[in-house]
Amino acid sequence: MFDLPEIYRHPAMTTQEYVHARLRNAIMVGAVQPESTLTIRGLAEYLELSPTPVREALRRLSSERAIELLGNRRISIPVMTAPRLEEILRLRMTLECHAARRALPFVSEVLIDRMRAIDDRMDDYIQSRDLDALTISNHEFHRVLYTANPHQTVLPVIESVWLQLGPFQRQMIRALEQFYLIDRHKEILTALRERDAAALALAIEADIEDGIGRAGREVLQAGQPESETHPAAGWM
Amino acid sequence: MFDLPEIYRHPAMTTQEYVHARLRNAIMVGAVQPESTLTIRGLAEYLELSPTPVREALRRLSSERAIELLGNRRISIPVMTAPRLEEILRLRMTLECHAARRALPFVSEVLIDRMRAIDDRMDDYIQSRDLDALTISNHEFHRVLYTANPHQTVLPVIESVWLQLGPFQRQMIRALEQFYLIDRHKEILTALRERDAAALALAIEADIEDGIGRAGREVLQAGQPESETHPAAGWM
DNA sequence: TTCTCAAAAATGATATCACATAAAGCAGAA
DNA sequence: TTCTGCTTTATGTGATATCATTTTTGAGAA
Repeated sequence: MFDLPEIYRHPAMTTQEYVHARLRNAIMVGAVQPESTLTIRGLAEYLELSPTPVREALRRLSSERAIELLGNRRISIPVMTAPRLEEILRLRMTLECHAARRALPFVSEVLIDRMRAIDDRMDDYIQSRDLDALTISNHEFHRVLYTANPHQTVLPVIESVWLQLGPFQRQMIRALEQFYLIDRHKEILTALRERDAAALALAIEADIEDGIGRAGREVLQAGQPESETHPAAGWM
Repeated sequence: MFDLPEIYRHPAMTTQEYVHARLRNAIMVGAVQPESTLTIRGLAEYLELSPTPVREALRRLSSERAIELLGNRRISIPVMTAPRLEEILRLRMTLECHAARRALPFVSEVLIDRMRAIDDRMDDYIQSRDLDALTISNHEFHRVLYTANPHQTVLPVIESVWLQLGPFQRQMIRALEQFYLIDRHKEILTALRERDAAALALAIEADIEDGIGRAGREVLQAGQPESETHPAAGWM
């Protein structure tokens, strides 16, 4: 019924925090598919907890727009349509370019080294076909950059966008293996070393476009038969 | 102890939704100040409810970054510092310009008329000194524009930013009365009529800068004695 | 077989309770 | 007076119980 990847539970974590973190991680890596029927009590039983902390975690996730709590006792992952994907991608580009630009003055050589280390680790995960770890490392790569700015407030928003793209992650990562794209992360690192804001923005946009963008559109085209008859009417 | 403006409770609203909406509105218009000590049980007693729906509403608000649930049984409105205000303002500009640009192709004459009507109403509220209604109408003015795009996904993010600027609203509105600024909304409407994306972005940035930006910085300078000795070290 | 509808089961929302722990109050010492 | 440490109070968390609704199921009719 469910298959939520386990996570480490810090002793100081409340139950509600644990449920939230575990569900969030599961959605982020694409382990929860839109088809799966979620219920508060079902999740509580699966996790061997009472419904209370589960409901609170679900509410938080709906505020982060990772899930939707429909009024009629249905909990769902928002359905993705072509125009919605387009909007989310554009928003992600705007947000991450903004975050990168605001972080640039705080970027140090040490930080660039950390990012390169994460990027190297990603190559290992590609070799070992560890798709979830690859997703997490990819996020980590971006997060390290954006949090260089100590006053930064945009990261939670960006993570909310990542959550909304969660259901695409696994397909995206799989598509990445096929194409074996030019490594946009290397371009990001180069732009950082040269403190080139314009190049940085271009590299980030390309990274998003080549990753989620291309793969996401292919998934949508392949998986939605009705979009073949009315390709542009997904939102009606 | 509390003074949360009352709101209309739709019969279909759950208690948790009602609490969330009422608190959210109160924070948005600046009725909840950072000094106020909030507790789950205190709020529940004030609203004559059980703690459960109150806790859920507070959790959602913390996910929207309207409040912070500190581990040590303290709930607070995040303290504003000069660099944090700067970051939030820049983020708001980026987000609202993005939203406006994405909405522009969907803007119709009818929509512009609706926006102008809202702007006219704001002038009335300035006359009648109804500051909260002025804030709400100001948000409404922007919201109508951004939701012109039917696929729009950015509005919840923008509202989260508005929430974070909530504690400044009342001072800001008061400052607006003093300066009686050039009406940036008129510039926005002109840019919309001419379908001029660049002018629209400039008008929105100016609107934010002249409104929250100027007033917010003044409030911070006036109200924070320690920032006089170390003007740029607010975040350390 | 398929449809209809009533009974049964499941579910979400909320209140209440018990428990652990943090905050507040307060008495006595310095 | 001010600080220290203990007691009391208040608070957050999570489990459980109850109630109103929704969903599901299945028997009988078409």
